[in-house]
Amino acid sequence: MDKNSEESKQRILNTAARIFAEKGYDGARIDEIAREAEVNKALIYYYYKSKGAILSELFRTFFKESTALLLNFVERGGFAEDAEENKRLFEAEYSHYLESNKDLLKILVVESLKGDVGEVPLFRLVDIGGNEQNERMDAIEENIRISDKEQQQIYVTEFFTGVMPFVCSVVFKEKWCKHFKITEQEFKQYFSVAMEETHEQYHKNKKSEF
Amino acid sequence: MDKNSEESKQRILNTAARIFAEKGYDGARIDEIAREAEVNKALIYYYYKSKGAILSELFRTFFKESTALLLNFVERGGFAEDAEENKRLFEAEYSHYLESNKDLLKILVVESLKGDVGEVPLFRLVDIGGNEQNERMDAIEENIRISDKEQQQIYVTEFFTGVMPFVCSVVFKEKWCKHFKITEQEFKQYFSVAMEETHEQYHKNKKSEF
Amino acid sequence: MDKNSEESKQRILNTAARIFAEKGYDGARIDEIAREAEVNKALIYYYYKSKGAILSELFRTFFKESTALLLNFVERGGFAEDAEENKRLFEAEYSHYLESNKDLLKILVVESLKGDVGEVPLFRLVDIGGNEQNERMDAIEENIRISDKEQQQIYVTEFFTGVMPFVCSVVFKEKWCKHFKITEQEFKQYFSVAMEETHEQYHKNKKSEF
Amino acid sequence: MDKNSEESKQRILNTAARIFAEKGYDGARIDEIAREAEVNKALIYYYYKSKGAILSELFRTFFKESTALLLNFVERGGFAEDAEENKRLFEAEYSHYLESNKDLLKILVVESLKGDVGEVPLFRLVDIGGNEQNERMDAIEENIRISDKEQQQIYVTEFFTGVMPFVCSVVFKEKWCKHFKITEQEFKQYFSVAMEETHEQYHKNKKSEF
DNA sequence: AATGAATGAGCCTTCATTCAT
DNA sequence: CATGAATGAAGGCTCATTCAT
Repeated sequence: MDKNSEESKQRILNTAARIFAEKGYDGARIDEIAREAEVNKALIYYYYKSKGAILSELFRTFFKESTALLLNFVERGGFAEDAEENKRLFEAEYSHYLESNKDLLKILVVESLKGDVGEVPLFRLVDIGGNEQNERMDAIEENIRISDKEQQQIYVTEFFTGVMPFVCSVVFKEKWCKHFKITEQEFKQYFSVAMEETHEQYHKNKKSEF
Repeated sequence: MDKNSEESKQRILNTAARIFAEKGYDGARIDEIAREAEVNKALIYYYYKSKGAILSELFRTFFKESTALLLNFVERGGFAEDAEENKRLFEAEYSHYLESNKDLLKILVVESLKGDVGEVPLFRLVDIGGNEQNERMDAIEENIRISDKEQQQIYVTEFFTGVMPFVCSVVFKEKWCKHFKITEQEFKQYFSVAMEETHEQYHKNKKSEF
Repeated sequence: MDKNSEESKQRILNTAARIFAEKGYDGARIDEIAREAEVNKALIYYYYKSKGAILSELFRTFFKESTALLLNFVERGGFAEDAEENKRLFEAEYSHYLESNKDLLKILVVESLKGDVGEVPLFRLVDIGGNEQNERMDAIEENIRISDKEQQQIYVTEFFTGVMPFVCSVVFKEKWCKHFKITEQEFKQYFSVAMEETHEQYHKNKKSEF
Repeated sequence: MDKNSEESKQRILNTAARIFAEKGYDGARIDEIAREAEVNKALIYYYYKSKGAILSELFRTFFKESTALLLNFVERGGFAEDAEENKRLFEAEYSHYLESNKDLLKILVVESLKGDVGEVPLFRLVDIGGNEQNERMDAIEENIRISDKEQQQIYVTEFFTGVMPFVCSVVFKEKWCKHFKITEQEFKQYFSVAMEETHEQYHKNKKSEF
């Protein structure tokens, strides 16, 4: 596979992500992806078995990269009590990663809402890597020594008041700024304050319990 | 229009909402809606000009009812300082309304993420009724005597840490419970705590500022 | 059948004729006919068995009236050598009839061009009444004492250089005037001259042969 | 585009022309065109945007070819006084072209009668090429040094007693022969005589005026 | 005589996918 | 690798016609 072809393949993926995000998986057309990626339609089928396979590939890459980020964090001693700096770094890294993959995030949200998906991909954001058979993940599991009920509560709180607000901020940022006529910079500021006054507060309170 | 026909029309709408929610607007098939609503496919087009018109009708009804709830609240003196009881009532009412319309909510979220929608329907949940030319809305406007910046901040905070978490809880509840193997009752409890410790906290702090 | 219903029936026919003429039989929609005739669609089927039956009824009436005009002419001694005045009168009458039924003429032309019509209704304009089993028509036959070849030639000449130009003038008049920006009055004048210098000339020459 | 595909495209066009002529544009079915052209139905849409686009393409080609014939004639010195031979040649050529495109002619007539066509395609037969921005057409314009009224009269006479009789002869020939039980050869003869005694006579008289 | 509701058949068009080169 | 051509299977929508009252 020469360099040119590898580039075609990537262009297909990128374009597909963009169009899936814009129109939804069902609303997207292979024709349009081909046209915008400037490749022949049949070439898409040369690389990918089907429309669904493109989506799978996008998801696979996304979760592979997400997990890699997380594993990296863990390996650097992520969950240790005194790793504040490391945590902040990870959050910045991870936020940045998601922001630069907002197309994927949009697709993830939409597909997660559909009725027939056995598994809800979005939930992996809260127990990321949980499905991966990976010995390194054991390190994470080790750190969870709390009751099931407590864990469930944490998951709910993190997902619905931490992860989802952030996800929403990413996927709606553009539309919000246009609708309310503010800059993305301003939005970032407002959203930061919003999180500070709600979700972050929760973390602070929790820590002070100890 | 006799009672029977009115019922057909409603059955079409309900079925459409369910299937749009399950498969997404683009993934939904008119044939399936007809089959499940137990009406002839052509009858759907007798009542609604197109697939899109069904969606519009669903949206229109949803926002009409939402607005009605809000107006009702306002008329009962909603925003007065001492109307705590009234506020709680409204929140219960509104929550209940949204929960019993979770199909619509799902559709709303998905359609709001699409690229070409001029207006993002989901945003109406934060300034609901804002578009209505209604003298009764003046009562609401009266109560807004704060700077634009403050208002923007409130909107962002309310939407991303209040409205969206709740919306997500509604549209993901079923999947979440299935995935994490908990009952809806338990979920309700967890989510309630989550909001209490984050968004509600913010409201309390804000009030104590005065 | 009361007066009101009779009027509905007629309004259906008139509207159908207009719309068939505008859009062609296949392009016409029963819905549109009903709407424009201001009757319920089902009422059309109360009066007429099918869409085709409306067309048939229009044709039947048209040919009945055309034939009546001709018979009237014959009875007044139409084909006699010295009945110049009578002939002129008939021509005026007949022209006027066709002109006030230009919708029917249009339909006739279009339907005559279709592939599957066994009989070409337009041809009846040249041997009008020929299909009618009517003893009064014998009078006409009596007057034809010329060879088959001569008769064929006359038919061709009359149809293609007399009837069809006139028919075309009727069905295209409006469009022609609009396209070439002249009044209907002017058009009438031009067409009259055109016929005078071509087809009429042929009649004059023919007569002078004797 | 390989030879095979070019042939498919042409077969679609030819078949469409035939079926449009037989059943009318509205009566024609894409399924039937596909079946008779022996191509997959979707292939039709691969080449032509819509049913209407096929019609447009047919018209475009027809007028392009017609105009080419005329331009050719003009370039050979068509309108010169002494170009009798050239004129006869052109007439033969043009007649032959129309006769071998009688399907198109039928469609032209039928579509010209419809109500909503802004422009009447049939009228282009009388001022063919008039719409083309072509310097070669100036040669034609040069020859028109007569009053507007005279021009209008000529147009009417030519169209209604020259063009339309000929067009009708082409589109009705088959039906006429079948109906009156004569051969096409005989018909040609009769029609030739008919034109000779009417329209041609007018041309002769006109010339002798000078 | 009149009508709102309902329907089966079919039409134009689209789309994911494959073929042949 | 790459591509123009081709295709089967729908999908949205329409339409003449009928039903029930």
